[in-house]
Amino acid sequence: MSIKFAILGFLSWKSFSGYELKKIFADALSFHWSGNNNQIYGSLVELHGSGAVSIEVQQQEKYPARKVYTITEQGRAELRTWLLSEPELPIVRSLAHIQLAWAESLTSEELEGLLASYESQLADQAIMCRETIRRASSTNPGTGIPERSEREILIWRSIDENRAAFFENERAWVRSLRAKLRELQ
Amino acid sequence: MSIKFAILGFLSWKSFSGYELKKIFADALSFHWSGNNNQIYGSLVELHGSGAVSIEVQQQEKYPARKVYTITEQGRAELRTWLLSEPELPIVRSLAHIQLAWAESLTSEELEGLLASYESQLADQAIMCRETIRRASSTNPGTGIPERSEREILIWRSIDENRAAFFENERAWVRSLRAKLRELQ
DNA sequence: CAAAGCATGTAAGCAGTTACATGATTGT
DNA sequence: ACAATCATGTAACTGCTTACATGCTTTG
Repeated sequence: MSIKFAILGFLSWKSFSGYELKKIFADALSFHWSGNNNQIYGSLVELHGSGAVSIEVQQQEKYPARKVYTITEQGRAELRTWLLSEPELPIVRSLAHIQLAWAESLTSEELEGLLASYESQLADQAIMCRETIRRASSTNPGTGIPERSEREILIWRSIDENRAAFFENERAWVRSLRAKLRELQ
Repeated sequence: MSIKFAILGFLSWKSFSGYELKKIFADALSFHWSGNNNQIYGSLVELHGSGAVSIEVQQQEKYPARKVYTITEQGRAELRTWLLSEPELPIVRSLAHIQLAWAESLTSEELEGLLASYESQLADQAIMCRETIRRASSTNPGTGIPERSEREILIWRSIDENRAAFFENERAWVRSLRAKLRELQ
C-alpha cells in the first residue's frame, strides 16, 4: 500500500489528524488517491501498529476528539528507505483507447463524435490543471506547511506541470488522429 | 469490469478459447491487462451467463478439451452500446512522482541517482514500444485476424504510438527536471 | 430548518494480482 | 530428466472505491 508512504510524507512536514489527511488527499489531484475513509484511517492504524507514527488524542469541547498523528524516527527511516528504492514505471490506463480500438463497428460520424467528446474532456482537464498550477504558485498550498526549499517547490511545480502536459499531449494526439481520419475519407 | 468489453472486442473478430484470449491480453501491452486466469476465465463465465457469448466445447485427442467462445448478436449489441458511451479520462499513476514529491530528505546526489534510474527505465520502455510498432507494421498481429480496414489499422498504430510518445515525453520531462535541478545548485 | 463542517469509523464490493493445482504431451 | 506448451480452473490477497453510520455544531 504505497499510500502509506504518501501519508508518511505529509506527516514528515507536520503532524495531522486523519480528517486533515483525508482532505489533503482529496485536494491533491496529482496524487491520484480519492482520500476515502477506509484507506486513510486504515493506513493510519497500520502505520501506528508498525510503529511508524505515534498518536495523541486531543479532546475538544465542541467537536469530536481528534487523533493527531506524528511521524516517529522509525517512520522517517522507512520513508527514506522507500524514497531510495528503484522507481517504478508509470501506468496509464485509458478506457477511451480501448473504445477506439474497436470502433470498427461505428460509422465515421459516430467515431468522430466519440473523439470530439474525448478531446473536449481532455481540454477541460488541461485547463483545470493549469488553473491549479496558477493558484499554487501564487498562494501557499494551504495546509500550513513550513518553509519549503526552492528545490522542493521546483519539483512540486514540475509534477503539476507534468500532469497538465499529459492531458495537453493526449489532446494533441486526438486532434491529429481526427485529422488523419478525415484525410482517409 | 471493462475487460469484458475488450474480450467482446476480440471475439467480434473471431472465436477464441479462454487460453488464446489469455495470451492475446498478455501480449497486447497497450491494453494494460496482465491476462491472468482469474480475470479472463471469470469474465468469460459472466459473459456466458449474461448471454453475450456462446460456448462450444471441442474435445481433442492429445490435449485437454478447449472451450471456444463465440460472440452472440446480444454481445455485439452490448459492445456497440459501450463503444458509443461517453469516453472517460485516462488515469496515470506514477509512484516515481510520489517519491520525487518527498525527495526533500535526499541529498542532491541521491535525488540525481533516482532521476537517472527513472530516466533510463523510461528510455528502455520507449524503445520497446517503438520496436513493437516496427514489428506490428511489418507483420500481421499474429492472432489470425481477418482483413482489417485501413481505418482500423490507423487507429491501432496510433494507440501504439501514443504509448511510445507517453514514455518519450515522460523521459524528456525527467531530463529537463534534472537540468533545472543542476542549475539550482 | 436544512445543509455543511468536524471527526471517527465500518460494510460491502469491484478490479486486479500472484501463486497454486491438475495432467497429458512435446521439445531440449 | 526437466522444462515448456496446452488448457482449465481456484485460493488468497492487495488496493481502492462508494456508501453507510453516528452525533454534535456552525452557517445560511
